[in-house]
Amino acid sequence: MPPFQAKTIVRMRKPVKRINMRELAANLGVDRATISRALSSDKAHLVSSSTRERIRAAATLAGYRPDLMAATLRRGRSNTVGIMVSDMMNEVLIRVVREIVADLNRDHPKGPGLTPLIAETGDGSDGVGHLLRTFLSQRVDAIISLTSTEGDAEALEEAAAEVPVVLAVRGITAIDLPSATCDDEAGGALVAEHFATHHHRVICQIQGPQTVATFKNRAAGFSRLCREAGMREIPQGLSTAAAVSSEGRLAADAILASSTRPTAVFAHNDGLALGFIEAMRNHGLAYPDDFAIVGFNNTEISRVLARPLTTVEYPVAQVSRHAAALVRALVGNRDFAWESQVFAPMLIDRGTGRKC
Amino acid sequence: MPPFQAKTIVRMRKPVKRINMRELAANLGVDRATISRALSSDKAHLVSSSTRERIRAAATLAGYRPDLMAATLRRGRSNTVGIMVSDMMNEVLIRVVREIVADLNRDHPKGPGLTPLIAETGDGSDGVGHLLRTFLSQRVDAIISLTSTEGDAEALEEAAAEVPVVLAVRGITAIDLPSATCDDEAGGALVAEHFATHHHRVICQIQGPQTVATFKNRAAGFSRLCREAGMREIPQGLSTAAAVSSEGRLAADAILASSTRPTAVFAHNDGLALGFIEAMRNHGLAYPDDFAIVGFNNTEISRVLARPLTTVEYPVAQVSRHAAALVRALVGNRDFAWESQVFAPMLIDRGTGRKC
DNA sequence: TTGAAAGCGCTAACAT
DNA sequence: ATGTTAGCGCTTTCAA
Repeated sequence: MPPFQAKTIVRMRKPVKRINMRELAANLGVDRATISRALSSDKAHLVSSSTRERIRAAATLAGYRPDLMAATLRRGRSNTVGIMVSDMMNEVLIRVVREIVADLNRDHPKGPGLTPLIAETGDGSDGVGHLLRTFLSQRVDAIISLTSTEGDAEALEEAAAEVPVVLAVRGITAIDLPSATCDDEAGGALVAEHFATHHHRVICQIQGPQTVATFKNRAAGFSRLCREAGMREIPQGLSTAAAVSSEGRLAADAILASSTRPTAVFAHNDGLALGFIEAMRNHGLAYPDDFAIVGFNNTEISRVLARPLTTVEYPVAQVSRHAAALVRALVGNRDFAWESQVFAPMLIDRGTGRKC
Repeated sequence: MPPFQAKTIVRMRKPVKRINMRELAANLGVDRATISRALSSDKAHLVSSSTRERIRAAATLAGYRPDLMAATLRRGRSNTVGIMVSDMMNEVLIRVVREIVADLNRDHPKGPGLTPLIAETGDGSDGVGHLLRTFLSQRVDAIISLTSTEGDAEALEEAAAEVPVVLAVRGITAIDLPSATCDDEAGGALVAEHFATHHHRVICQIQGPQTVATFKNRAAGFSRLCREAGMREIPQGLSTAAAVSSEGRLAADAILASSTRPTAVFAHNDGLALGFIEAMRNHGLAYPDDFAIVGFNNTEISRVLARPLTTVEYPVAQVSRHAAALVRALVGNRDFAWESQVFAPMLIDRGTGRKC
């Protein structure tokens, strides 16, 4: 009996050299224009179905890949969209980016898919300006900016003179740009209302930096409903430098040291809430029995805690969908009569805001 | 006294229409070639310093931004690098991406800055292949792939025939590509050694999916050192479906139910560790007194816990630097004699692996 | 030191 | 239904 024969894997090697349209056309004895039409989605019908199939098959076989740079240069359109995100570690931002990317990639009835170019704003002095310039040099057809600040207004306005610029997650007041954002004021109110429903009378909030509109709005909404519901809000002395857990811990220490203790605490995001919880534990206290606590964003941490946290779900899907829709519409027609939209967040009740 | 006069902000508006090199040249009465040279970094010395400055000033004033598509088409080089990441929610991956981006952006002695294009592999069937094709169509000069799996080998090989492809964080065995990875075997051993040093005799590990090389290696290294140090490793019955906290909880339940209990537990990442900790709490147990526990990755969660976790720091900086260096070298010279490197992780002792 | 001319790979207008 | 032609904006010879 012969030994087993080694199975030789013959791999179909694509030609190592890149082939261009001219060569492909020569191989097939047709004109470059015919190739271009046959491979396009909108002009394919101009080519007889037999040659179209022949061309497509040959293109695949030859590993032909159109040069998008050349196509962009000729068309004056790249079918790309620049997505500018301030912090790739932020769960909400990444979720929004993901959904926008998925939406843009899809071929939509009105227009082909758009290729997203994702980039993070550097910490550098002119991070936003630099990134915008890079995007424009790359000839993006539109730009989506996540969590822009008022300081970016000028740079954004400049960019908006050239291509549509859409704001997501956070809008800015200095210029009127199409945007898809969250109603943070309503979010804050939602939490206060939840506390009121569960008969809390003395409550407080751990605020994120009040220089950020998001947190300012959450604070305002919360305080407004406090007043309306006749609850007493203990002012939280310190303004946190950043919305992270260590700051939540500091805030907790202040709250625990104060003479009048609230029965419920609203943390402007889950990170702050976590810090508060950690500090409570250090004091031998547990939630929601000693303090009711509600966070914001429904991040992973809020879900994986031993006692999952009542929190507020950011309207990721709606914000993403509207941002993508705005971009599509504006890329298709720069004079599109756009409308900014503000979406409502939703309270996710996991029970930690209930007990007194 | 007259009323305060409203301060009129006259904003210098950049020309609304994009200006191109031909127009700029006409305005200045010089040839396009001179503009091109004056604005380049490597050929600027060919232009007299007076005209060079005149051109640069005029370009800035006019808001001239070169069309990179046209430049790429002509040069045959885009100075862009495609970065492919499997999961943008993964903290380690994002940190690596960030550092690579920062490195590539910098103008290096050997060559100009490279613009990174970041994209996430879709969940779709052919996510990797599709993304690679998009990158190649965008004429990237190189591709960096984070956490590729063996299943991607063919697609990567195909891409590598056209441009340099560098693997980061996770290598693959099927093809020999330049890579920058972490020595996970050593990482696992590091933890076991730590346990041995602190006189644990019976230990166990909560493994990530063993289909993933990373976790397989961590497991192997841990087990090897266990044997060498004469410790007894309790086999953990279940193989986790994913390296997330819920799986860590399941594993904990199994461990707590078993007759022989280990005194120390190694979780293959911080998420699994968190799940274990949560489950322990549910049983009224605390770490490190009831169980010593060590995680992996030094993610935010390991740091913000009330009792910060002993964990293993991933060599993010080294992996990133080497990946970027490989790309630079290979973009400069495709025949560069590259060397893959494996970097050692480091144990961060926060005390939770000590107590018996 | 600067200018003239060619051409990267593609697509769109026009012609057949 | 297909071919012909021109040109997108830039860089790079080559020539002056």
